[in-house]
Amino acid sequence: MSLATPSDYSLARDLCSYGYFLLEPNLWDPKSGVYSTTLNIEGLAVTVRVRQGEAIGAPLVVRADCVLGASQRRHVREQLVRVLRLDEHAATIAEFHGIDPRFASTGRGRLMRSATLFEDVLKTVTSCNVTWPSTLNMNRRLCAVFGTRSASGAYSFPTAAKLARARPTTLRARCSVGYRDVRMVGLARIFAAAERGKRSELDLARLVDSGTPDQAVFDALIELPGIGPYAAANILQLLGRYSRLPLDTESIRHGKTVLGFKGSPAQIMKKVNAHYEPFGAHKFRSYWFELWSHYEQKRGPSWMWERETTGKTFTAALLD
DNA sequence: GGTAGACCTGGACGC
DNA sequence: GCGTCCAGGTCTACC
Repeated sequence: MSLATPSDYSLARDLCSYGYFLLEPNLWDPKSGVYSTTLNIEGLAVTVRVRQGEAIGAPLVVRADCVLGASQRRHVREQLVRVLRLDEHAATIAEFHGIDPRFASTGRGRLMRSATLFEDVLKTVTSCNVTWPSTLNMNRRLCAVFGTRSASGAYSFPTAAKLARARPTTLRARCSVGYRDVRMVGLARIFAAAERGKRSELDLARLVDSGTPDQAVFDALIELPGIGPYAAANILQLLGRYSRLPLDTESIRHGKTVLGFKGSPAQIMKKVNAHYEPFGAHKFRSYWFELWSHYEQKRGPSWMWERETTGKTFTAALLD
């Protein structure tokens, strides 16, 4: 199938814009410029290969590894639109560049995310209190153990319903998630209940409703098991809300080495937060693409990173 | 409201 | 090859 893109869209740039593009089930091949992933489509695992022609704004060509019906094709389309941020129009990105012109020349503005909100939440939990290689490992194991296998042998990310039935001890033993086991199964149960439309601690419709204030979404997220201030702010940006910063040790490193701030870690965090305040609703984009530019100075353009080589090397200490 | 300590895994390092 | 140390957010208990 063919997917229309915004007029300023670049698959290589806009996919390779956030670390999750290095996590399974995602795979970007720098040599061929093909993005592949395995989606869960109504219980069927479908591996898709996505490529774009040479021109910016050219449509995407999507090939699946099996024959799909009309409803399945619609779901593939919806999930790819979410992952690739095809719903963020050129005008929105131009608005960001009006506020922060530093990224107008590269066109940076879109942030890649996962096929579902549940996957974004779980990926965020796998990135808390671990170094990046462990995050890579947890996502690989989660897909291999609890994902669904496609015709071409790849695995999708587990659904909330599947993980909700898992034993925490199995997650710990087979996916190396450590003490996150109970929290992850707890999250899966909450999401599975919400997806079934049952009474749940989580109102999914309210989370994705653009009319809901950021503070209300943050308050709802922070009530979830395993979700603290950092994770909630990160999920907020994955929901397309850029007014808050997920502050972590990377923020402190960036504050010290790039922005030249001095003081205790807590003081530096406050300074970093205040530094990006002028960017308002686009605060996170300015922060993130500044950080991302720093990574690219150290490691080369992100669309040249490979999951199994460059992708494994990201730790704060190595980026100082 | 602020903070100390426990929670796990995997990599680095010393022996 | 083994033991020790360290990085990394969240959560609970306590002041």
